[in-house]
This record gives sequence, C-alpha cells and structure tokens, in this order.
Amino acid sequence: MSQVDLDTAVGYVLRRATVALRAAMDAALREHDLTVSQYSCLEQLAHRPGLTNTELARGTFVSRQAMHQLLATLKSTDLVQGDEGGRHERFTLTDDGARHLTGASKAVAAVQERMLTPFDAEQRRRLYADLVACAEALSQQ
Amino acid sequence: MSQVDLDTAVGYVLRRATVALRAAMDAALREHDLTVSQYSCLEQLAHRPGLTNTELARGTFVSRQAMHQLLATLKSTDLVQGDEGGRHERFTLTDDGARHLTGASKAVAAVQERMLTPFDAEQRRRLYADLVACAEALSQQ
DNA sequence: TGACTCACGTCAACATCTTGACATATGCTG
DNA sequence: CAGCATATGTCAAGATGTTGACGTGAGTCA
Repeated sequence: MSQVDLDTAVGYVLRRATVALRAAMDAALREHDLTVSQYSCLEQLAHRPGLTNTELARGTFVSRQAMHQLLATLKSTDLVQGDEGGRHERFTLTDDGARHLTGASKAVAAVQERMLTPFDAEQRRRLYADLVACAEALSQQ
Repeated sequence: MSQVDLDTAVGYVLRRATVALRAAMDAALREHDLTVSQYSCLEQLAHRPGLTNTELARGTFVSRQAMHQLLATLKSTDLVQGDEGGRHERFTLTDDGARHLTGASKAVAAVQERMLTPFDAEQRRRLYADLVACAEALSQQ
C-alpha cells in the first residue's frame, strides 16, 4: 500500500513542481510582456527558425489550434514573421522578437537555476534523464 | 552553454512529462466519467475527509474559485456532500463518490505504474525527493 | 489518371482556469 | 472595545486551451 501511495505521490509532486515552475516563470516573464507559451514559442524559433505552425505546436505540447492563435498574437505584435513561400507558412523571429527573447531567456534561466539550486551537475543530468524516461514510458502504446 | 541548455531543458522535459501524464490520466479517467481535477479532489477527500473549499484548492494546486465550481459540479452529481455546520462548509465523499473513486484510483494507479516502469523502488524514492526539492527551491522567496 | 489517405491550416463552440472584486467572519492589537 | 489585517466564500469577466469539423494540398497505389 505504501507502494501505491508512492506511485500516486510521484504524479502529485510532478504536478506540484510543474505548477511552481509555471508560476515562477509567469512572474519572471511578466516584466518582459510575454506569457510562458509565447516564450516557449519564441525559444523554439530561436533554436530552429523556419518551423511551421504544427511543428511549433508539437514542440510546445499544445494543439495546433492553440499555436495558431498564439502565432496570430505574436505576428500582430511583430515578434515573429511568417514566410508565405511554400504550402505551409514558415515562421522566424523578427529583430524585435529576438531582442525580447534575449532578455526573457535570462529571466527564465534565472528561475530554472533557482529551481535546480539543490542539485549538482550530475544530479541535474539524472533528473533530466528520469523525466525523459517518464514521458517515454507513458508514450509507449 | 551546455549548462544553460540543460537548465532550460529540465523545465522542458518537466513540462513534457506533465503533459504526457495528464493526457494518460485523462484517457484513463474518461471511462469513469471523471476529469483529472475532479479525481484529484475526490482523492483528497478520501484521505482527509472534512476539508474546506480553500484547503482542497491548495491541495490540488488550483485557485479557490476553480475549486468552488468544481465542487458545485461534484455536488450536483452527488459524488460529494457538504456539511453546512460551522462557518466554513466541510466536504466529504458520498457513498457513490467513494464507489466511483475506487475504480478511478485503480485506473490512475495503472497509469502511474506505467510511467514508473523504468524505475526500481529506490529510483522512485529519489525521483520523488528530487521533485519535492524542485518545488521547494522555487517556493523560496 | 483517379481514388484514397493523410497532414495541415483554420473557424467555431465549449470547457477550464485565472484574476479581480466584494462581502463577511475571524483574530490580533492598541 | 474599536480598528485593522487576514482568510474565506462567492460572483463576474476574461484569457487560454481543447475538441470537433471542414476544406485543401500532397503523397500513394491500383
């Protein structure tokens, strides 16, 4: 029974950690006039310019519909631009978007450094690997 | 630089694991006509009967307003009942609620067991402790 | 070539959660 | 006791995300 309790408790603390991280990122990004989702989108585009709507949605773990309206907002504020070349529109950061992202990235890095303060480099690698293993175990079948 | 990338990546895989768990739980709970939030609420009440609205909200990491309307739904379907004794209404499971929860708990336990398949007991304890440490590090200040 | 399948973009409807606001009750403090 | 800060329940509004549905291009195969 304590086994069952621990199992459910892992899901519980997973949610707890996620909510805490989300709240901390939200607060840090507010000064940069970005939401967490918007930041995630910009960060993706910085690493891999030219992604399409659906690719960005996958990378951010939201539906393509949600990414669609997110991109509409980011385009209207000129943080990203769409290249209407081929069949599917490909997106890249504008200069202004890249500038915004630079500051926001620092703020986010500070938050996550705070979260990882208790761990040394080896423990961080292990935690990373463990979380990946959790996600992949759930994706099986 | 790989240090910074790893830092941000931990947040990334944390979100990835959370989304995967949420989706798996949602699918498992659909057969029991419960949402994840409703299940969380019922599980709390099973372990600690007599909690108030705000206490339940804290335990589930949502706002009291969200818990308020969640409880309204659960009351309308007779899964929980409110004890309008003192100043603050205290909630308990109905027989029907307890019955529903029993089945749902098994489904959720199966999902989480699937998530934790890659780990032995010692690794599970470590993962639990690590996630708690993350949440608490973020709560500092 | 024509039919089928599939992925993508997009519109609309709906659900859920959050923030803001306000009234009320509780407890502390001078 | 009066006053103030705090915590709670509750209503209303807004933001964000999901599911469902539809049209359209691209690739596959007989």
